[in-house]
Amino acid sequence: MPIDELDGRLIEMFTAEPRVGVLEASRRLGVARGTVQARLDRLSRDGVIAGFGPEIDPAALGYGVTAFVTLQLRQAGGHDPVARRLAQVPEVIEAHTITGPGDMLCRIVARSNTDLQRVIDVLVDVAGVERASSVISLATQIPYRTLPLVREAAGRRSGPGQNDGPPPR
Amino acid sequence: MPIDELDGRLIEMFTAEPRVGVLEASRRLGVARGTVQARLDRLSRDGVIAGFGPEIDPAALGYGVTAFVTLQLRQAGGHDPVARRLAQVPEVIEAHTITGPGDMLCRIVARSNTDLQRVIDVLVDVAGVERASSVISLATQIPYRTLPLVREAAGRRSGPGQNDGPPPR
DNA sequence: AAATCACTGCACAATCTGTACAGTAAGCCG
DNA sequence: CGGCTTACTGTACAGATTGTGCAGTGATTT
Repeated sequence: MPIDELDGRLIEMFTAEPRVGVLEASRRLGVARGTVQARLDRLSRDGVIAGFGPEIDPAALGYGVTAFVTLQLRQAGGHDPVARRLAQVPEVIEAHTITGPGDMLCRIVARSNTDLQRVIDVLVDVAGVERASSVISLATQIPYRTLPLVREAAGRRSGPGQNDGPPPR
Repeated sequence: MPIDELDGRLIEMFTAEPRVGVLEASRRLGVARGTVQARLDRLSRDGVIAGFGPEIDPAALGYGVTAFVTLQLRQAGGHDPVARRLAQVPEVIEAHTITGPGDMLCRIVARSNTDLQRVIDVLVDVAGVERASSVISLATQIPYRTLPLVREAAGRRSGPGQNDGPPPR
């Protein structure tokens, strides 16, 4: 089991209030500062916490339109050359190779629906791309999140208050 | 224009090395500390920087399988009730309503392909869900990123060194 | 010309971080 | 069972950082 309940609470706290420092976190969690530091170090070392970078909102940058594009590639050549070219396009936010009839799934953003057309055209123009079919995100019902997963992995169920008693002796 | 070149460099720096503080950042950028603080405040206030929370890697938590599931919903009832139920499922990392033949696109994770089956079954069991078709992510060719977008929005082209001269007088 | 805005440079108190060390409780192993 | 290792606590101290305020300056706006 990669993380325990204290790790979970730690991650929750830093997610909710990134500004709290190690010291404040230790106070709130009721553990020694060194413990919090050690935990944080371990979580970072193990890759559970990938980083603390700023989360950028593309919409606030003017890229309010999100779409998912499924690409079909020419068989010859493989995925990698295509991926490298896609990586050159700033509007390509993410790309996966996938199972099924499509070969790659990309998440892209654009300034407007008109601009989206331009971006898609760029993708289609990439050498190796045979066909592209895209769906536009109308609304984000569940924004990207990992907290429920963390709670799950930490051994607690999603809903708070379900398992808050002291651990059995 | 939401952000300028200094904002861009600031974001780049904090993305690359989140541990550098305001003071260190001001030194590296060659501006006053107050400037960095003011910029950061503004970027946060404008929503460009949504937060500084820890980035959690689901794979490190044991959820190594990622899939994208397109849901078709029963017409009656709308999306929201479904979204609320999906939100109860920890493995649902993200969900959008979309254009096209499908109604919702979800990103989900699972511990294994077998576990993925379980998660998908949970989704299909959600009231209002008619059908689900899923594709598995085989490899992440481009991990989620926003830096190229930031550079673009900051008025610089993606490739470094292309437009680094002083701005025209 | 007056006002506004963004940035610089400086200062100070309060706080936090990095780091180290000793003591203790708990689990593991031969 | 004794010995060892690991994790956590509590404490300490120097050095660095943050929050905050203020005055001065150049550029832009009204």
